[in-house]
Amino acid sequence: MEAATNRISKFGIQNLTIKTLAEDIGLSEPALYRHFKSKNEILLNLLEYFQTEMKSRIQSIPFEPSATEGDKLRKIFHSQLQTFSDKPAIVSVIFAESIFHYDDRLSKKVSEIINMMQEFVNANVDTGQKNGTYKKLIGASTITTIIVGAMRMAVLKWKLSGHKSNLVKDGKTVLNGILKMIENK
Amino acid sequence: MEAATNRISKFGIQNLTIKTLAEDIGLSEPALYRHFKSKNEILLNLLEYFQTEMKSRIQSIPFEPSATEGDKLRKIFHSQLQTFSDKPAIVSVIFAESIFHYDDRLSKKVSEIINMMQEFVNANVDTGQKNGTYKKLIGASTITTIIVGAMRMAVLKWKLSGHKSNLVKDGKTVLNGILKMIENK
DNA sequence: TATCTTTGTGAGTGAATACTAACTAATGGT
DNA sequence: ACCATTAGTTAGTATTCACTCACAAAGATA
Repeated sequence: MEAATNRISKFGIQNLTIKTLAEDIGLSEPALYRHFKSKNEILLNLLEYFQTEMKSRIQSIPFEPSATEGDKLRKIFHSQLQTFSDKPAIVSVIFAESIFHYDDRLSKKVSEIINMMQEFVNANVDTGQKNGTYKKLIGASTITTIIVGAMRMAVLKWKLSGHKSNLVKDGKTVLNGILKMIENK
Repeated sequence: MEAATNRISKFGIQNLTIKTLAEDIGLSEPALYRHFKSKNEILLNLLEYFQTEMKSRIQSIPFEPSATEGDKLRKIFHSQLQTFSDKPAIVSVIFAESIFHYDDRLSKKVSEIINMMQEFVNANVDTGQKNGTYKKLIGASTITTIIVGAMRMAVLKWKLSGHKSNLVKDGKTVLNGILKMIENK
């Protein structure tokens, strides 16, 4: 999983082949097939590896007792963007719906990961609206779409800049913009 | 261009090969090479074809004299989402940065198209903020990122639903949500 | 009619790439 | 020490795909 991550981070997902992966690990191609029954199986494992990492990382973020829902959201996305910045492979794989379109299990897994992220945000927005820190002008699910969409857009811009722009900083600006509009103060 | 569009709409971009395309047109493979020097050349032409269509369609949308900036934005996105809904191929190609990553000219063209859309939105937000129909709480470029990102998210959800959900309706809900937050009334 | 240009074809090449067959070396339990 | 299981190797196969070669028909022009 780590070799695959590094290969993708450096040369893109198109360059992850059984051959390059085996070389990176220092094994022959058939050796990989002792452990995975197909390349898709490897990709599926990789997605699960990222999903598990993301879930446990986000769930173990410590919040101060005084933290508002907005503060929590800021912390969650800060951690998320910092991780993307460090390991661009995650983005290459998670944002690759168009590549995985041909395989049912892979595209379902990608949807699952996107949904997971959405649920974190949706729960946050819901709580915030209920305890009065967020405005109730718009439904929680719409706000969730806006937040997740805007953050993905920030990531896309970073990708298109060739990872040159500052993802953490730009993402923060966007999130703060949204929070400025929905937070009661 | 039309054959390619239909092929992609029906079977996805992975299924657009010189062979399938030649078959659809009713020509042999070498015949295609009389007109395009490579497959990437075809894809580049396709992107340009979509770009031209988008630009002229958006620029010729009629606005009532009484239309606010919000009304204009609603009309622009309505037209855009309706077009995507009718020809899913456009989305497959324009949202395929991850696939075109390997080719400089293709990925530049995709960036160009995304930038074009952003400029339409940015100009709208800018005007709206200057003439007081939009709030000035957040910078125009941040609002633009939020709007374009949220709309792309709506499109992504539609794609992941297998084009089953109602893109025009769901996109409208999201846009109205954002406008509710930024419009002065 | 003669000839040049454009547009087409059948048959094939070369490279990439996922995957396999047949065999071998290492490991660990009894 | 024996042997079953696990993990590895070399040398392939099969397929897909973009692209090319040598040649032919059709169209335009003189």
